[in-house]
Amino acid sequence: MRASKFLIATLKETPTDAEVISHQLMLRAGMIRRSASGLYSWLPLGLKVVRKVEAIVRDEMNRAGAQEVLMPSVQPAELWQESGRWEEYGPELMRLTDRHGREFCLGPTHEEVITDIVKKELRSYKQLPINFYQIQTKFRDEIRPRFGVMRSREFIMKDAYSFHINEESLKDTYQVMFDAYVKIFDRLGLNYRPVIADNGSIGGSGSHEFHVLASSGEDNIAFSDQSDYAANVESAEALHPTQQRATPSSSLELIDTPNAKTIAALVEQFGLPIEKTIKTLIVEAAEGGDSELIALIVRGDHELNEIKAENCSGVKSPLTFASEEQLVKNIGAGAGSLGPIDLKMPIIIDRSVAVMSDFSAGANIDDKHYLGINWDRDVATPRIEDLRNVQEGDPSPCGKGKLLIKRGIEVGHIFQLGKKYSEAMNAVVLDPNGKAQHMHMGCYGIGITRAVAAAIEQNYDDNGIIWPKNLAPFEIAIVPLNYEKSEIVKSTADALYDELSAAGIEVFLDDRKERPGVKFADMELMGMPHRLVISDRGIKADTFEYKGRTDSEKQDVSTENICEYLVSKIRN
RNA sequence: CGGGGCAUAGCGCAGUUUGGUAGCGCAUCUGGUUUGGGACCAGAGGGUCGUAGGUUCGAAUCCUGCUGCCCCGACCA
Repeated sequence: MRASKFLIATLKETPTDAEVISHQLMLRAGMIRRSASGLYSWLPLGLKVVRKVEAIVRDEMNRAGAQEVLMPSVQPAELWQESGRWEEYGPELMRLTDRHGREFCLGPTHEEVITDIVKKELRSYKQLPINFYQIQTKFRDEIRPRFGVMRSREFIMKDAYSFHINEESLKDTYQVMFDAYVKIFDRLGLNYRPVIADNGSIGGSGSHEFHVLASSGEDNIAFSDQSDYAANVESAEALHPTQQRATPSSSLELIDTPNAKTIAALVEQFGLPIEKTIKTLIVEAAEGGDSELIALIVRGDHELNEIKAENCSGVKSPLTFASEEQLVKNIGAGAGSLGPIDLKMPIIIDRSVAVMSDFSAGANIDDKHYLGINWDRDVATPRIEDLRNVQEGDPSPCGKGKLLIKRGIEVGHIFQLGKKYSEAMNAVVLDPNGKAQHMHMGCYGIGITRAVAAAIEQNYDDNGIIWPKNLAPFEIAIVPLNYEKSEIVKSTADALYDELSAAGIEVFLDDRKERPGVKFADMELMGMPHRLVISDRGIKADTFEYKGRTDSEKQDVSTENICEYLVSKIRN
């Protein structure tokens, strides 16, 4: 491709409304432009990268035995009513009406459509297992689109759906998809982790997310430093502490703490170790219990995990914190002076709280705390559950190593759906006994456009994008200097361009009438992995100047066998 | 949906407090000089100041409604 025939839409200044680095660089490099909130157009440079990702995904899906289909992005309401999601899905489902008054939606996902197809086309267990995928535009009417293409309303997704006669077959294909995803993200050149995702109804290993590690990610991922274990912090188990509860060594003491409403203040004013304090959080109890409220206790330096708390029996879902009025009415003290002693309501303590001794807590009297509290001596040990978020340094739930916590961007998700849709939509095949059986289903998604942004989030420098090898829109940029005036530079550059192109290299020839600095800056911003400068000066000395995008130094290389030299640089 | 902010040339912004008919940098176009890291000189084009109404002799500026966008939170996964 010649620069003179390609839209180079680079921006010198960073648009003010772009917050994350990938959004800024995609705008600056001329990959995308915003059309409306959460809606983006892909310019030629950006689309080239999208196509690279698609090609890798398509190749690995085909190798894994999936068949490509293409379903409509506009879907009839009837299918969604059949599955029950027309009501369930909420305002994120963009609904529309056609000229005849019939209702439709923009597809945020395609379980309904594929299930409808499969139930009409498949009759026998002999046709299973089968796996269909598509690469297609999705629409989700996000409340707050942000971070450019990372959380947009319209986006390109690869989604696959597999169908099975039984759970074993589903698990087999799930593993095949897991392996395919590993190959895909390896080929994309991303630093990623498969992460165990919460999957209440099916449990265990029924769902994995694939996260690209980047500080701008919206999810916290906990993973072991010594094994492959990785899980969303929300769903990572905090293990029982291994140490035993120490025997009490101090006596119970009631003290005045007029200015200590928070753990931090208490620790500061009384010189207490934060691991010897506890936080008492009062939430509403589930309906039908004996008590209006219920107390949840975690260690002072720990955070309550709201999902875990909500899943405890007796706790109202969704989790609702008690108001100040409720506290005063039921306890007689406000938040900031609460604790387990003389607390007249059910109490659940976190596992790590159960092994504490000689600790401090509010006295349930305003401006007073107890020091030296011990379970069983001063108050009976309450019910014990896993209530907290795991922290960095905690032992890994897998039993090996300690947990590290990093931010992740979810770029893939695989899921064992089971029979949810096949039962709702009555998708059956005949089994070997001639009996109709609902099919088991799996679904497997990859955010194509999000993967492009994620790749930039982890590969850039001050000068712009640094594309992973397999994603770069072009493999090499030839930058001739004084191309429009110097006959020898022009003919040399053109000849090399033809030769490399003939060798199957995707080469970008910057034949613009621009000053060298402009060309260098643009090629770096756009992330060209290799750069060859052709100049009069170099030709005189029989050299070209080569620089890899991440090389610190440029180097002069002989003009002799330059094509072979570059091909080997590019291919390695 | 709650809170905050913004809207002036393609992009980034000033001008709004104190009303007088719009400006700067970059970009674009023309001519010239330059030519190894985002050049220089001279000239030119480009704006219903988001939109609708109001106040006023006069509104980018003051008032009101509306729309769009951004940030924080909630929601969603």
